[in-house]
Amino acid sequence: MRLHREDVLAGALGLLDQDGLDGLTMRRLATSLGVGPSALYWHYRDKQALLEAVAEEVMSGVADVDAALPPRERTAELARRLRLALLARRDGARVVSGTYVRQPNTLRFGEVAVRALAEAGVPAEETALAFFAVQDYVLGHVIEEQSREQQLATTDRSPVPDASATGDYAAIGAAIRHWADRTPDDRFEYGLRLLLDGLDRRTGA
Amino acid sequence: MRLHREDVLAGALGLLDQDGLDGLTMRRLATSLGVGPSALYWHYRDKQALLEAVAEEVMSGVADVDAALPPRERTAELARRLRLALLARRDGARVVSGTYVRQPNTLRFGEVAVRALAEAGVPAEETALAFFAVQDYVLGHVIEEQSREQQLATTDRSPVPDASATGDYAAIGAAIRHWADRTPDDRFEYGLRLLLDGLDRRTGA
DNA sequence: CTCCTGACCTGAACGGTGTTCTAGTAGAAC
DNA sequence: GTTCTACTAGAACACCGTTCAGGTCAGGAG
Repeated sequence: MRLHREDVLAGALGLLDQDGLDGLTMRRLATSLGVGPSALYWHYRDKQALLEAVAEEVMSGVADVDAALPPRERTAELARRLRLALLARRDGARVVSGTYVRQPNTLRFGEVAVRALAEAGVPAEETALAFFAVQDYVLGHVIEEQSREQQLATTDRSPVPDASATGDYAAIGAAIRHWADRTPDDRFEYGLRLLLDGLDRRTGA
Repeated sequence: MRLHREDVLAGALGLLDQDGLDGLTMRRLATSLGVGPSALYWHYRDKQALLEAVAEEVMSGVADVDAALPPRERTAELARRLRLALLARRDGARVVSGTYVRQPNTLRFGEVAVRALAEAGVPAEETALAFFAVQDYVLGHVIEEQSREQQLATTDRSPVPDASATGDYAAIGAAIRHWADRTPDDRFEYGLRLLLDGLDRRTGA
């Protein structure tokens, strides 16, 4: 029962979901595949290469957005699909943020997004700027979201500063309490809307 | 010549600048301080605790923005100061994104930013949402910016897809070429402006 | 001047990590 | 049935974070 490249990739994804990025080690992956660690290096040059493949896999299907949607809504949908894809796997955001991928899923996502922005009326010189602005926001947001998730799973303390954070920090304390009432989806949508509304101003909408 | 807590922190910052986050190991830090690795554990419970102190140090001074600035411009300035603080140290963004800090510099930054947003007319229930939207954008943006920096320093290939990326990826290829003409500051300002413009719409400006 | 107490450090060890190397084995193609 | 390629084993290297039992040394108390 020899391994193929895809088997290693599938095993890596499984181990990622189970134990997180820190638990995804070459040795444990090898063990879970019933093989020695060095066997993996025949299939992937090194761990970095494997992680890039994982990142590319995480991005699969993200670009498959309904082309019939009006361009502004299509852009929003792409951002949402990116977030969901990152959330779908443990530490998904950290994985793709760390790697620099030039592969079909990743490139196609950029292509589709840039086209949507152009159709929405963003000048050609600005489409990449707008694309990265949205992508950077999504990445940053999900990194923080997943970082909180893991913090909450590990330690007992709530990641939200306790109510006693008054005094010098009255404003942030009160603000966070409102923030804690929102769903994660709401929080994401808020920033996304800010970006899209800002974009409207540059497209004369 | 015994060590103090601050000496360890200073050494960690120096090593971070020199070798990056991956080069910042307890053993190398100990060596650079002329001490055994276990000595560090008297000053910090574990590496994570040390990294939180590093993160808090990176955030020092970020909140010191001119209070006389009108609130919208003050918000923008806070975002810029955050970016510059992260850029000031190698892998600065990854360091603070990984840690969850409840310490003066970090809390004060939140406090000052939330106050600026409230003064700008953002409803009280939304100030934290807006704050995190901006912060997540800055973090994501600088993570990517520094990740490209390091990619460029390590490998010879340019991180920008070469011009041959036409065909199926014509739009993203052309867009990236425009993007490559802008300075890093320009790129950051673009997304920041989108967010602030979007915010204007919610403050009736 | 002695003693003691706490701060601070050593040195060795444990169990883990990514990666490389040489030597091999199994499966398909001719 | 042999040969060639694809693939793996096993040991080794140089690191990593962390722990632990035991030392050293400064400074205050008596």
